[in-house]
Formats: sequence, structure tokens, C-alpha cells
Amino acid sequence: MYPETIDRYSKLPFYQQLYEILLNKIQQGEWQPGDMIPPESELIENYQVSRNTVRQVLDMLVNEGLIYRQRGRGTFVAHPSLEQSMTRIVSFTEDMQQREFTPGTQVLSATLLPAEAEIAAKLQIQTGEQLACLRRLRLADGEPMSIEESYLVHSYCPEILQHDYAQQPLRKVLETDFGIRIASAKQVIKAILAPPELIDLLDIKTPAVLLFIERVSFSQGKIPVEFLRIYYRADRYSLFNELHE
Amino acid sequence: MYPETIDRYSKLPFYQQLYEILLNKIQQGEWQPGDMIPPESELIENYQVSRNTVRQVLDMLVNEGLIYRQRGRGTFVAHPSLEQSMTRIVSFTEDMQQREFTPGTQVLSATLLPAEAEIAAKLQIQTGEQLACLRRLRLADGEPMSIEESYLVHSYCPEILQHDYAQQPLRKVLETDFGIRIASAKQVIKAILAPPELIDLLDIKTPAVLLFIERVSFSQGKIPVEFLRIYYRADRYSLFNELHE
DNA sequence: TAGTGGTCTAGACCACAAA
DNA sequence: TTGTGGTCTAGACCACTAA
Repeated sequence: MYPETIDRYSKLPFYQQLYEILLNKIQQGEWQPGDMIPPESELIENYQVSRNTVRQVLDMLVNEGLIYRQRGRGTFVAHPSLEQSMTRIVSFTEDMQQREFTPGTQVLSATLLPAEAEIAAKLQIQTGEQLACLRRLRLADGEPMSIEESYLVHSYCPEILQHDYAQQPLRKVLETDFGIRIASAKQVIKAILAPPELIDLLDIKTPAVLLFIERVSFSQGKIPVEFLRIYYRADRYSLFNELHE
Repeated sequence: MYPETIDRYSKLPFYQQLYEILLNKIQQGEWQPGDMIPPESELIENYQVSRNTVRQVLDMLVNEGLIYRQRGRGTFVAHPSLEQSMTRIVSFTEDMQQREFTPGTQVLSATLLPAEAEIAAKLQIQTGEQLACLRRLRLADGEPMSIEESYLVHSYCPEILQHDYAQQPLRKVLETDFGIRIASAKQVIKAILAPPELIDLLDIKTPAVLLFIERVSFSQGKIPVEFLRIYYRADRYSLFNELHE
């Protein structure tokens, strides 16, 4: 399924290929949190690249918080942390597991509609172009945690609404059915007063506060694919991150 | 004032020394946003280090969003972006300038008080130890933008309250008077309903929503120095960031 | 002592941008 | 064509950890 060796004639640089290979081993759980990954010497041997190339890849994974190094001991898979959810694209399921909640999902609606100007601009399409809109209520330990409104450019992923998203992650369908992998995203984080129509759905009392995120997600080719609005119950959800000089 | 060459007998690695030198040129404005910085070949020549070492330093600055590279053209100082304020320690003044507001500050109070258990734990000190508390109203274009409550471990910086913080940045006093440089921080971001006592100060109407940040800042020696609460008017302030795989 | 990651060097060839 | 950054190699010596 995924390549295990570096294609020396590929247009992709060695370090990107090796990054994909190692990332995959972590994401697929072949290497578990806390596991030591093979030492640099072994990666050099296995993949037939220089130490600098190996270290370039490990640096990337360290920067993303996926692994950490200990001099004299080795390199280890990091335990998922809440900080990661601020800089890495993390699924709702992963996010909730890190917060030690049991995740759940209810589909509120799945419809086609023409793009409003505001959303069209963010997705770099024409106003009125068809969008697939998926609204989901997200649960944590059975209680409402957030509402997610996804708007997908329908021409990139026709028939996308013919799945049961209570069971299946949207991201996985995008990847397996349409070959679209979300590689990066930009988002805005706000605090808002809960709109009346969300009060009942989220099972909160007015006046209630929400942490509100608007996100544009891009494919590997940097094409905007999805516009997402997430309304989090502020009494149950907060964000963490680290700053440096 | 700041070293301009690499001390080849220092305990600090070359790349850290070079990082300090280049960071300083950017922060002091010697190199302005949009300026091309010297090409790698020149940095190699100037500082007598290898290309890998130069590139290691430039990689760090790129990761922090301070510079960007264009193949075939050169390396340039980045224009400050709103995204940076999510991962870099940015002063209120800088942050407002990036948002194209004119910043202003009013000191609400400056007092000494004993540490509550909650704050003491975050600052890794004993409950009841003396804290310097500085409360400031922050203005943008003359209108209230946020309230900042700083709690500093007083034994690290005695007499710190004997300055006029309407004029002088707290961070600068810490550095020049006490040799404390804030190098990293951890923060939590929440949405809250405005507490009644802040309503008037922020010139908002109830029920009002705030973006609320609690931050612990660490010195270069990783010692917690400051606990900070910031209450932002949600109608005027939001956060931006980028995510990746 | 053996094995790990941390730092550093001196080269090489390539792709891209501007003149 | 020249100069820039992008990728890659093959070595070296060091500091730290664990046995």
C-alpha cells in the first residue's frame, strides 16, 4: 500500500519520500508512542541515504512534535499532546482521545447548495458554484461538544455526500475516494455569543459563549478544498499552545 | 552591545551564536521587512562557518516565520504577520502594529500581594510568596482592546513596580534591570463571558464575550517568571494560525 | 565501553531567477 | 551566464547514556 523504499529516480527529493515513510509508520501505529524508532545509523543503512538527509527528516518530525530525541538514548515517538492540536491537523476523534473523552458524531444535515460570495472567495471558486455542506454534531462522552459545518467544493468530490459520516471520517473518504489529502490549513479563532439556533443543539443555556473556528483546508497541491466552521462549547473546550522568542 | 562574530571557544554551538546575531539584526531593524539578507555564500565568508551551519540557522528563522527564501533570488526578511502572534512571543505594541492599530496603555494598578495557591503552582513557588501584580488597560486606536494582569515573582525582580509602564514595556525592564529574558511560554486560550468588573473598563455592553488567555512565561533558564491573564474584547480581537499534516 | 544523538566541515550537482 | 537557494554525500569529533 505505502512505499517502503526510496525511489531514486522519483522527482520527489529523498527527504520527502523518507518523511512520508516515517510519518506513515507513526500514523498507522506501527511505531507506538514511547517506542524508540531505529537509530540514525540504521535509517541510513535501511534507506541508503546520508546522515544529513536522515537528520533533515527527523528534524521535521521533531518540529511537528511527533518524535523527540534524547542524546545518548535514542529517538522516540511522542505521546500525543494537546499542544499538537494547535499546529497539526488533528481529527476530532484524535483530539477527543487526547483530552480523554469518548468521541461521537451525529449527522445533522448533508445538502448541496450554491456558494455564497464570502465562502466562494475563501475557496477560490465562483459565487454560486455547487458546494457540499455537511453539518455534524460532535459529542464527547455522549454530551454535545461542538458543531462542525463543512463546505466542500463539490466538483472536486462528487457523490461525497453518499456516505454515512456518523461512522466514517470525512477526511478518510476524501483520501480514499477522491485522492484528496488535506495537507495544510489556515484558521481564525474567535470568541462569540452562541447563536440562538445552536443553543438547543449544544444543550447549553443562554447567554452561552462559544469558541469559534473558521478554517480553510488545502490539498497537497495547495488548492483550497474545504471551508469549515466549528462552534465549540466554551465551557468544555479550550486550546493550548507554546510560544517562543 | 551585541557580539558580531562567532566565539570559536564559546560553549555555545556556532549555530546558536549565529542565530542570536541574525535574530538581533532583524529585531533591531538593521534588516527591514522585505530586505534581502546576505546570501549564504556571504554568511559563510563573514562568519567563517560551513554552509550546513548557515543553513541550519536560516532554517530556524524560516520555521519561526522571520525570513523566507526564494530559490534563485535570495533570502528576505518576512513582513510581520498575524500568524506569528500565535507562535512567537510578540509584544502588545508589535501585535497592534501588525493589525494596523495605534497601541496605547493605561496602568490600572501596581501592587504587591501574596501568591494564591493556583498561581503559585504555575510559577513553581510557595503559596504566599510575594508577587508583583501589574494591571494594564491596553488601547487600540484609543479604544479599549484588552486588560492584562501580570503576576511576577517579586524576588526575581525587586523594585520592578517602580517604573511607569504606560511608557515603558515590562519586557524591556525585565531584561535591562534584571537580566531576565522571556524565552518561551505556554498558554491556554478560552472564550468567556465578560466578568461584570471588566465591562466598564473595556467599554462593552453585557452580555459581552471575551477571548481569554492565561500564559506562563519562562526565562532562558526555563524558570517560570510571569503568570499573565489577558482579557481581549472578542468584538475587536481574534487569533490566526496555520496547521499542517 | 559501545551506542546514541549533537555539531561541524568541505565538497558536489541541481533548479530557478535575473540580467 | 551568473548568482541564488535546494538537495545530497561522506566523513569527523564530541557529549551523553547505559551496561
